[in-house]
Amino acid sequence: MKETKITTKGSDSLSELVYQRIKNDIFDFKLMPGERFTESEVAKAYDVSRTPIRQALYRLQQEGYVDVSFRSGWQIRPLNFRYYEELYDVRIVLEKDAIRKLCYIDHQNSVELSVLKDFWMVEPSQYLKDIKQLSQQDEDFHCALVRASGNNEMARIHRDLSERIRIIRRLDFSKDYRVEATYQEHQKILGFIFNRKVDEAINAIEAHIM
Amino acid sequence: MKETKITTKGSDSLSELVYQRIKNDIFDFKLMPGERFTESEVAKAYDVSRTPIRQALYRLQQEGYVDVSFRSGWQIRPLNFRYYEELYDVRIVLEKDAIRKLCYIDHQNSVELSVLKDFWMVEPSQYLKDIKQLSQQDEDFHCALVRASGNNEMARIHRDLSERIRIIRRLDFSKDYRVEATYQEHQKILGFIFNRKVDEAINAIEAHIM
DNA sequence: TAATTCAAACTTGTATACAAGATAGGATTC
DNA sequence: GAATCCTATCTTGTATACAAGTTTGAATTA
Repeated sequence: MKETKITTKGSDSLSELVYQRIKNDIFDFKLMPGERFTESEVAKAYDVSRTPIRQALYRLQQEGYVDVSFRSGWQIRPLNFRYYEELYDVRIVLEKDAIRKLCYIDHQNSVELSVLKDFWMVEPSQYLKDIKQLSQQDEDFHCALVRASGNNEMARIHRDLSERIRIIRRLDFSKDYRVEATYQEHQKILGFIFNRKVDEAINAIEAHIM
Repeated sequence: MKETKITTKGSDSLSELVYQRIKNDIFDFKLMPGERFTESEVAKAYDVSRTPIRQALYRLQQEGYVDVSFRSGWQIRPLNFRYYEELYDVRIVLEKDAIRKLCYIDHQNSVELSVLKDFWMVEPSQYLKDIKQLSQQDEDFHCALVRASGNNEMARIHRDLSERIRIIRRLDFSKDYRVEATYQEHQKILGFIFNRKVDEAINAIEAHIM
């Protein structure tokens, strides 16, 4: 684990920066699932003391990304497909409920929804071609739907779920990611919401996620 | 904040004990919403150093029980009813989904379900009279339903939600808690599940929680 | 050769020292 | 009297020292 010095920009604390960095390294498979490491290693690599490292690691542990063994080191949590299936399942449940709500609320005053409409309901010539960017926007599409439904706590939980699942989505990133299909499905979902077709919208989101 | 010395029993770490203790003090209103305090105060009161205190506090912060201000102290998160309504809403969404699943799975091999049946489907003479105990069992009833539905992560999220909501349930604890009604409603819900009446079960749980 | 022992090196958990900024309260100024 | 300034104190953030238990690997023994 060889890294360069962290410089604390703005008001972020060292532990916050370390937290973000380790999490990104996990998503980018620079830290591989199952990999073992110690606080001292990370401290030396990031050139900070163990204190902020520990704060970041315990936060990551609580969020399910790493495990600690009593006096014998840390480990990037191994991939457990059952676990990710369960997270997916919860995510779908929340999204379906959000969409149900969206079919009943006022659409005029929703900034979230108009932003989504502006981004996704465009001509094919305007489609994002970069797969990585599109994947990020795809994740945000689903989060935005839940945010738009008005329940901030549900949105927070859903965002955490989406983030945890991200590593799996990057794993089978190889399988062809159909740009056109993504746009078309999102357009369909938004269309059903705007036209208040509850059942159709829910079916569409279910088909889209599966 | 005057407390007695913490003794570390078994394999629990000091920070774990501090965490449990502060959380209980919050539930019991020994630490009131909005109350301000410092790490040093808690450290002195619990007779441990700031290190495990900080570990516990940051965990509680992540779970939404306390807030920290940069270099200017901690605060028990003030009661925000909108926040608790949102948590309630998420909880109901999860429970309804769990019950839907329960109506389709095999009931014979579910230990969770038979435990619930044995506890709740009894004669009035066996009803728990102690309100505090009953309230605890009530919370566990709902958690057990979600556990029984088979999604461990959903069960974990639901349990966290139930715990966060607990403080509100204790607030309006004064309003008469109808022992018989609680038993009858739980019996009805279980009955619908065993007889696979999906819609009736969902209506019953919705009516029960509201 | 294989199993066992045992001590040195590691690792996390906790306590303490120090750094940097926030807060509060009295002195000062207008 | 009211506003401002300044300093002493307080508070969290970080680094380091120490405690207690785990791991490892070479020496020893059967």
